[in-house]
Amino acid sequence: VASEPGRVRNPRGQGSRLRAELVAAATALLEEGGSEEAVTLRGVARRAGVTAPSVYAHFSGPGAILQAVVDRAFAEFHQALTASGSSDLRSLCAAYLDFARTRPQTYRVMFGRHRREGTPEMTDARELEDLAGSAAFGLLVEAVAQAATSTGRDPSDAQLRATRLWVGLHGYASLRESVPAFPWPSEDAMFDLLLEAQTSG
Amino acid sequence: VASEPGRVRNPRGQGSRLRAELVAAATALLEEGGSEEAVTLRGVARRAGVTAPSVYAHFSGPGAILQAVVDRAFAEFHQALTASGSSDLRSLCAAYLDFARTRPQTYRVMFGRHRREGTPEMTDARELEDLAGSAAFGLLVEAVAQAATSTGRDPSDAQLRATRLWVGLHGYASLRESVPAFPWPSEDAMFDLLLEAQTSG
DNA sequence: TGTACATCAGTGAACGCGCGTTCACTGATGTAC
DNA sequence: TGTACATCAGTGAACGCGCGTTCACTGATGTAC
Repeated sequence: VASEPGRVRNPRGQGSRLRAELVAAATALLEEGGSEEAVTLRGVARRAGVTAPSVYAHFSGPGAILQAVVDRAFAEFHQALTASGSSDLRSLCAAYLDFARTRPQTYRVMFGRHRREGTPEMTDARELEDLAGSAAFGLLVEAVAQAATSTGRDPSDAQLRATRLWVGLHGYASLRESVPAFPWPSEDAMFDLLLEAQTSG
Repeated sequence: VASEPGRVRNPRGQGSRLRAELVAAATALLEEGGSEEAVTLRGVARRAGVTAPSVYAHFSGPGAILQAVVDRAFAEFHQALTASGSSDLRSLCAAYLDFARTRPQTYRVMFGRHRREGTPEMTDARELEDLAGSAAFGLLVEAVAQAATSTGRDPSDAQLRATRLWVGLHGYASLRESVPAFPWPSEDAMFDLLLEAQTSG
């Protein structure tokens, strides 16, 4: 297992660059491997062009690598939703489904794993993750409330309506990925369905 | 690895009983292990009180075991939905969420895995599975259509409305399991939300 | 300006483990004569 | 009614593999004097 041709040792103070490379390698393995089982410590090291023990300088084990992948993904997710122009509910939904469609395995791991009670050392990372998830949901609530007020309706139940919208988006995104044979409506048609529910009642 | 105390060798013509025992063992491991990774060929054999090579008399490998678990689960799922009295939309939804709540890992595997293009030998099993999934969805469409006609609305878009209901139910079921820290509405409140969307527009 | 030293970013070999899979086999039970 | 034989439901030992983890190490680079 010689080091990859391309890789050169990081300079003196920049050892932590490897951390980012490992996260990138793990993310690639996750999407290509089709499952989180593809993200093994040895596999990630191999992909990054480094030997297995090097990983321990940055992560306590395979679980911590996947956690870092999820953390970064949540940050990017939030960024993608923000960049979509969060005032427009429809484009916010489009950004949501876009992320889920282009990075299906990452999305699956973000929202499809049960978050177990972490070890003490993981607590910060999980709180960050929860924060990121909450922040993304907050954007949804905000957009729903704004859509309500701009059409002269009561925005006080925005959280509940945003929850309904979220479960619809998530259900569509994940089932479309898992059951592709089903006659799914297009994203646009799905928006019509879900937002029709929002603007009525 | 001595054979489990309880287990006795099946009588002459009844060798295929082991198949059912293996599926039951795999189902138990899936729910207890918290993930499909817990369903290993050796683990299933161990749980069933049998040595590993015995499994090959009934399954071609670990994938085939999990497939059998899913097949049986879909049959039971359809049965549970039927038994709920499929005419009432609300109790149908309750049966759906009941299954997802009491057997979360099984539910996750049923609807959370991408169905890859199977090997030729798996085709029949997958078609059965798809059939079972479609049959369950058919119950939903039927109940939605019936609810529409009984309230004097147009039942022609029942399939689309049933799809919206399905993604909502699935999103709620799977996110509630994955993100338990979220302030989820109760199942009843969720029904109100989802069915309010159904009866309007 | 030169040199000893500490530090840093990794390497390489080794380990034990559980896994999937194979192979030859065993021992009870039914069947043919 | 007894006995040889075929069949069936498994067993037990062995294999190679990739994994996670450990340990002592190496070699380049900056720093102290």
